[in-house]
Amino acid sequence: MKEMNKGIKNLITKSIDEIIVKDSLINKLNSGKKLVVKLGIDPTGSKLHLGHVVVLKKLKEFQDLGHQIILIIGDFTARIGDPSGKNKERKTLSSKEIENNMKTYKQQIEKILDLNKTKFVYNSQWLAKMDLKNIFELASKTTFAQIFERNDFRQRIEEGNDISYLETLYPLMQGYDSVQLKADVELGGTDQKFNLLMGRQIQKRYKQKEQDVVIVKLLPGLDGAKMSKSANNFISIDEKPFDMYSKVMSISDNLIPEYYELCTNISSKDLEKIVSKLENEKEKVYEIKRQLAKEIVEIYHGTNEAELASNNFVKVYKYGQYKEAEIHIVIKSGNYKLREIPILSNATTSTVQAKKLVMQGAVEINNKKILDPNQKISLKAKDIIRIGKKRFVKVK
RNA sequence: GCCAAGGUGGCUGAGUGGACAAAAGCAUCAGACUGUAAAUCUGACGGCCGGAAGGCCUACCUAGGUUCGAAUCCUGGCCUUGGCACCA
Repeated sequence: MKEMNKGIKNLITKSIDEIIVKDSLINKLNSGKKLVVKLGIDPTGSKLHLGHVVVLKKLKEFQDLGHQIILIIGDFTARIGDPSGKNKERKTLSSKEIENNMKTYKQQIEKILDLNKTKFVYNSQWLAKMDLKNIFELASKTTFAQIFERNDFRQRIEEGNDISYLETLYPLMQGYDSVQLKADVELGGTDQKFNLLMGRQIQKRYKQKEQDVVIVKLLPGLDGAKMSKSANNFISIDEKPFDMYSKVMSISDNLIPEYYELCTNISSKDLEKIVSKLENEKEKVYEIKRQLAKEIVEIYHGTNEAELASNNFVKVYKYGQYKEAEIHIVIKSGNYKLREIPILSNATTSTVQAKKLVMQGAVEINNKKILDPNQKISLKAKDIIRIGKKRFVKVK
């Protein structure tokens, strides 16, 4: 085999779960042809978190090698919505909402991709024009059995949940997008594997060359479970430096290698070193984790901010000192009963809970724990209150 | 459409007339120990009053009813699941 370009090697190994078909992709990459690389995105306007970034960074690598990135916006499906799966509540979006969402989306991905070299395409462009005849044609390109082989469908059937007919059409539409773009490569997370492969099949049936599929690993959430908004176990990319740093520090130790691989620019060689260190020199774990946190913050906020976050982290958690940056909320100076403090600080909404928090020793004022919920205190400007481990309140 | 089963706190799930603000587990929050990790231990976990003992209010899909008393029994409604029937 030919000597492989370093960029290409990185592209096909780092953060990769699977590439289908690998050799085909390598050939394409070596052919010198400008490839059309596709990623589908939902225009629901959610904040991007580090999990999204994994695939975006992979796109960036393609971009740096001179290939054409196309982000395909699923506005058509978003406008139609889907009544099924009530627990999921997929609500329909107006085109105006979609426009706004895309604006915030672009602001976020600007941190990763070069927008001047990135194309945005709305799939309503062709999907909205399809008539029944086209839809039948598309639907004839796959079989019932294939669609229902899909894991999450099968699971939902087994669990007795309902699946709307429309949902079964989504993979087809996604595949058809690839046809329209004549995509050479499509990216996605492991959860997208089925849809990505469907794209290949549909392209083939439409007499096109099949796209290769690059499946990146899924970044686990802070607690090791699946990253999701509802579990609140993610790090969004516009997180403040200190918060970002702290969140990384709170991941389980065994997630360190994955976070290193998926969230930083580390080389595979260095990654190996870190893995072996983690295994053989347990006393270095803390150090390694702090390095990881710093590297991640650096990507989004620069070296200075990362350094600062790192220092503040020690100050706050080791020595109990506070900085402006860590203050979550400000309350007015004056006289209070201690039990009022947790409520004013948004730690809870219930007076009973607030009282209990105090009695359990969760409230510290200027580093002094006070346990009596009925004790009167007078707060002066610049007093610092800490509630639990993570909540800091300043008095103004 | 018919028949059957079922709907309980953030989730899973027990409870089938009073001892139920509702077992247990998970999740969450707080404390101890630590490295804001993991593991472990302790406590809290509907709201409100109270230092506490205790009390009050609102709650087991929904609207009524029976009863001294209902998450539990009855009736209507809504929803879910399974089976049957239907399927040009």
